[in-house]
Amino acid sequence: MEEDKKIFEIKKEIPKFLKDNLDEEQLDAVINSNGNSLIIAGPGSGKTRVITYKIAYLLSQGVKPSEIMLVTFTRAAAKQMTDRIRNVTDQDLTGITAGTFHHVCNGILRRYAKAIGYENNFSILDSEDSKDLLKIIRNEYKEGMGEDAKKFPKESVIQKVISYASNTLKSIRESILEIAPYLIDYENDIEHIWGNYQEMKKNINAMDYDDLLVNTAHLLSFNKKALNDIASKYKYVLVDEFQDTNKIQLEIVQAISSYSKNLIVVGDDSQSIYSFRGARYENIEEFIKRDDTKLFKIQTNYRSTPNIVSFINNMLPNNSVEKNLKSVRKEYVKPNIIETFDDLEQSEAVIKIIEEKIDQDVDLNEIAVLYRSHALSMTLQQKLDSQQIPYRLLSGKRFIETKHIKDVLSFLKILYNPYDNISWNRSLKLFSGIGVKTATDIYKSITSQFKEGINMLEAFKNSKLKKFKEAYEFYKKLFEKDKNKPDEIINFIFNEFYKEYSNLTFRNSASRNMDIERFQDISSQYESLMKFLEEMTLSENITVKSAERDQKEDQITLTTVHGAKGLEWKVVILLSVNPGDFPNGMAIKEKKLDEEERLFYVAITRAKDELYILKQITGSTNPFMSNSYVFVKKEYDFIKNIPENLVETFKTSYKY
DNA sequence: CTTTCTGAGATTTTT
DNA sequence: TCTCAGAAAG
Repeated sequence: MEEDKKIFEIKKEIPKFLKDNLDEEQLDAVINSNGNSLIIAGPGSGKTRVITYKIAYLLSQGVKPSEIMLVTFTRAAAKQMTDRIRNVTDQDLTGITAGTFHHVCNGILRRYAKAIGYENNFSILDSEDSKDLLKIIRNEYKEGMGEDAKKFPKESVIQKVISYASNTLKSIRESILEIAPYLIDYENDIEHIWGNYQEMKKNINAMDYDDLLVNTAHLLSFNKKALNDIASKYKYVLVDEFQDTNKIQLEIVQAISSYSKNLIVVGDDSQSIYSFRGARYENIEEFIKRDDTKLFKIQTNYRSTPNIVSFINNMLPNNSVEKNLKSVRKEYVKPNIIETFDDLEQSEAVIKIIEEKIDQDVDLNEIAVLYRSHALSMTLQQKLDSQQIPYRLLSGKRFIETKHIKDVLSFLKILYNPYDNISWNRSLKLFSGIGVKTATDIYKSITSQFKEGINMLEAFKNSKLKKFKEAYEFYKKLFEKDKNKPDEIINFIFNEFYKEYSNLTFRNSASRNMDIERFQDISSQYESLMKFLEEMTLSENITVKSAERDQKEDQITLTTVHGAKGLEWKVVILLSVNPGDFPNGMAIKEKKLDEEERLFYVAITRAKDELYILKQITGSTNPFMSNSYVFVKKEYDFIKNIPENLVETFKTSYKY
């Protein structure tokens, strides 16, 4: 009763634009969230709307855009929200800070780089760059090992340990014990490589993804002036997708909001799916437990039909904060479970569903196929190709991570940061006759001269590079180019060198060449090399991928469940819900099923009208899983836990 | 000594 | 499709 009264009282004085557009739960969250507030937003409950109107409300109360920080999970989400705020308020939002954690930290670090021992034109290493740098360091280390080198763990294993340590923000030692205990003999070696890696990044004036976060947290905790500048600037800090933040990200926003004391976080604990990247499910739990935290729940589901919502409520992951979603839509059809024989039959069943939807005039853009891992979509991709059903892929290698794009980019990166040994190595090795050894020698000789003040062209002349005529001429011309015209540089790289290399190297050179031309198009929107490179490493795939294909084209979507976060479709088809595939084999092995349950929850909550869940009676399609897990199958079968009355179950006719 | 060629083996999720 | 180690070729 008291709750109702509170809302009623508020309602009298709230601006009309809020009253007209929000339900009571949403309104309460928008108006009353301040101080430390946690808004738990169930799937499809209008979370984006709440954040949008919260900021619109703040602006209507006289808060300036520059006093607001909005941290989102993807760049696209930030853009979507600021566009909507602009529509609602008609305000000029210049000055608002809106972006991912990495964008926000990058902005801060550019200003305070010197304070933590960096130059402010530091480069940012993406995960591929980090791998390359590790490779260089490992090779150097191995050289000094003599006979022992042969027994030394493979590069990929070291890479795994280090990236695990880095992503989960654990120590190297812990990581070795956790993911590769048999490497304990090499513990010191791996730690040594890790130490070199850290040192090398500093030497070449580069930060990786983790450094952006760690260094920002460090800056804010040890540099009183920086903290004061930043924390006094922001009156409100809002964080979206809070369930997927890690420890350091929490530290950062706490520091930034430490003056204003207004930290408003929004998320859904049931949708926390990034623990492999260090996301802490506990961030939400701990936030709730604080004495001064205000808790809001918005749980009306506007997205899905009651049939799907009942199903969702039944599949709430273990350890979730109590939730009961209510649907406001009309009854439609129950979710379908389809049992097929194997992978091939599964693909045929999917094609059949899609063709049926096409007959019913469902827009292809409203259909999505989701899966646990990218490899599970391979058979279906072939089938879709042969049936000529157009699709766009959100999973798989990012455009920016493909070899040809990385190669072209490496030349630009040298121009930006001549000490970037990763890019020197990569680009030099493209020329015939130059391998690891020669590339390293050339890099060392050129940069050491460069450090002594000798200019780049002079340095070329005095190095081994001179022996390789083609490469020498090419780099010489490259260094004479105008650095702030990335598209001209790419055009030069492609036409003078890479086109030929591509045609000789790749079977599918035609499509790769087209990618590079597209890449050149994208680059023409940037007038500085720094901005262009920053955007390329910090922005998620969608920005680049959407340029890759014409979005208006009618096509279905194929993506991993991770890639489907925050999206919705009328028809959702979920592939391979078999123990070993989904839940994933590693998760079963380590008995870490909580996160898999949450992933399943994310998957099924993407559907607006129709949901199809497919499984195969042959079980896991993963060959490494085949025998050892068969006997535990039932225990880990998501489908076994589904109450029969909530779904329709079908079996396709087994033809094999 | 270094690079290039060859065939076998592997594959969670990503800012 | 991509990586890796060993063999063959500069």
